[in-house]
Amino acid sequence: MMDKKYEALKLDNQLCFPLYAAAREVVNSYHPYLSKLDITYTQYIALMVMWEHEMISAKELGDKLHLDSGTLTPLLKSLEKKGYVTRRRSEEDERFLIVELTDEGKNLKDEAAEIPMKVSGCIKLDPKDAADLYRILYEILNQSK
Amino acid sequence: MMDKKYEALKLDNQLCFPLYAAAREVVNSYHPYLSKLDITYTQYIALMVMWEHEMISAKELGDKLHLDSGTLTPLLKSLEKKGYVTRRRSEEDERFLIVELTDEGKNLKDEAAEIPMKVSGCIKLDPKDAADLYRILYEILNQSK
DNA sequence: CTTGATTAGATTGTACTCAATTTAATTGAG
DNA sequence: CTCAATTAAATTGAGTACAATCTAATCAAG
Repeated sequence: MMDKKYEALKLDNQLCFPLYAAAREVVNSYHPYLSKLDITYTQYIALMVMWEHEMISAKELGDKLHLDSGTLTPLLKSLEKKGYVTRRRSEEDERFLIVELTDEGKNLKDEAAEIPMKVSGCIKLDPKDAADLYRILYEILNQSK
Repeated sequence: MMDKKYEALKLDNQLCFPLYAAAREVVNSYHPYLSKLDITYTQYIALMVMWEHEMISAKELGDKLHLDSGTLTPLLKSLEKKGYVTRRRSEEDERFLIVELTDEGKNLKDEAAEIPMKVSGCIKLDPKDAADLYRILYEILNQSK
């Protein structure tokens, strides 16, 4: 009865699966708060970067979010349509798309300010576990680039 | 200069963002191996459940994978088209869809057996960190159900 | 037995994710 | 200078995800 060969193929023995499932659960826990602002989670993290920068190239935004133009192009067009950002080409190098927050986009920051607290109220983690999780996740992220 | 209010809105201070980004990176690291078998990651974890069960209802499969019928219906049709599973209604309760592995689906298990090892070779984690990560992720998953 | 509630799955619509390709701008080796 | 290589975005296509709605089967209270 030698099936050691298949042990690693069991869902419960995988590290990737709980990572994948937990990420979806946690992202989903933002939904009630984000839908009030009529934005999705991906739009929210893009705005989060913008609230720190106000002006950024699509390239740099993609680097920070680990997303490519296939995801960002429609997402930024959507944020533009909602009136939160403007899109224009850089004058120095026309390959670059410059994304800039509008006043409306800046104002959204206030409405979003309470979201992290509200969400962290949904997911109760021991502070030590939260710190470990943070560190390990960034270890993974730093390896794959 | 009181902007403590916005501290939690910084990408670097979020726990959700690295979780979301790392999950995508790790899922993606399966791609080279899965594309050889012509399956996606979601199809792979569905098959992983099937390799442990051979016959299961779509409902139970969805519970295990944390996926609903909107995702599973097209996915199972696709696996059926590839010849790895069959789909039929339960005779006892026709609301249930019974998914069953075909011989071809069972054979795929052998080809997939090396994947976990190959992928874990890509992501080097301290064993203690891997164990902690596993435990913390399941803590999150168990909270949100 | 009957009908209202519940349940499983399918469907629809929106949005994301990523591989692969295309287009246009810039760079750099010779 | 010039043209081949590189780079940033956009586009295309396949496959998720998930909310919301719909259909059909089963259950359960009266």
